[in-house]
Amino acid sequence: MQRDTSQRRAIRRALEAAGRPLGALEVLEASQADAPGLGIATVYRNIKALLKAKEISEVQLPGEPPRYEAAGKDHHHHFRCDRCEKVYELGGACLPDLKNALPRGFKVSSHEVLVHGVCAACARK
Amino acid sequence: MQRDTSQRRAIRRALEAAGRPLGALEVLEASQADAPGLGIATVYRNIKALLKAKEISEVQLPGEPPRYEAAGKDHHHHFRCDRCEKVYELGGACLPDLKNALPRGFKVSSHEVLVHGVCAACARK
DNA sequence: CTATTTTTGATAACGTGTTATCATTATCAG
DNA sequence: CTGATAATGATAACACGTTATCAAAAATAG
Repeated sequence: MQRDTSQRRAIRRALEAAGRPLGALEVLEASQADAPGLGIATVYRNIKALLKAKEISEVQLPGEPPRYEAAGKDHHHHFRCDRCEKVYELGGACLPDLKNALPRGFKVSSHEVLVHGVCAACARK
Repeated sequence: MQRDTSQRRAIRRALEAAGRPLGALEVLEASQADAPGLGIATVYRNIKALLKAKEISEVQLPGEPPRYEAAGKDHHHHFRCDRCEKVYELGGACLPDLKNALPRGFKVSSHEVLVHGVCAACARK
């Protein structure tokens, strides 16, 4: 990642502007506004480069290909809309009494929460 | 699923005995004790049949192929050991104030929690 | 501006997990 | 017990997301 290309700028910008994790195809689509003709290979290449540079981070959800979001956010969880399948960011609200729920001898290093439901945009319809 | 084969019995038994979600290969391995010569195709076939019959249910974790567990358990979450990569069942301890964390207009239908860490067996070593 | 070298886009190839195929074996109704 | 047929095991084929290949285009140093 040594040259500053319009494609990479578009991809970076799309991920920052989204405010929610995007999958590779969502990145492609969102970036094509700024970078016409952008190809999927370039998206994957740049996602990998931006991950290595820690500008973005990977968000894995059960049973789905990875999504990516701007790096450096505070601890948060995600909401996945059952209708449009978009994933949103959830601030605050974390786990309370994890320790009590654990079998003896188990040690926690991290956790993740995924909330399913219908987002505001879809509920409106 | 009309005939009662030793293979299907072995698979059912392995999933019940495990007490934790097993992946397809774990099912294969665990079942081969009771059903020598068992093949992976039969495992996949029977997993599908048992799912349809609602005897087992699918457990999806981020970035991993599905696991399966006996159906009909109470609401619970899972713990994945970073070392041995086994997944355990966690009883109790559920989310508190989900509603407050949601953006306006979002509706929750369900949620899932995954705890990462080291299991008792691995911590001992 | 030019030469060098990275990056790109199209697409073939890949890896992993799962499903289809098909000849053989096992179950079970009669 | 026997015939009909469902189920099995080996393995080829598939699906999907991702990576590799390579000629052409674009970025940067000088």
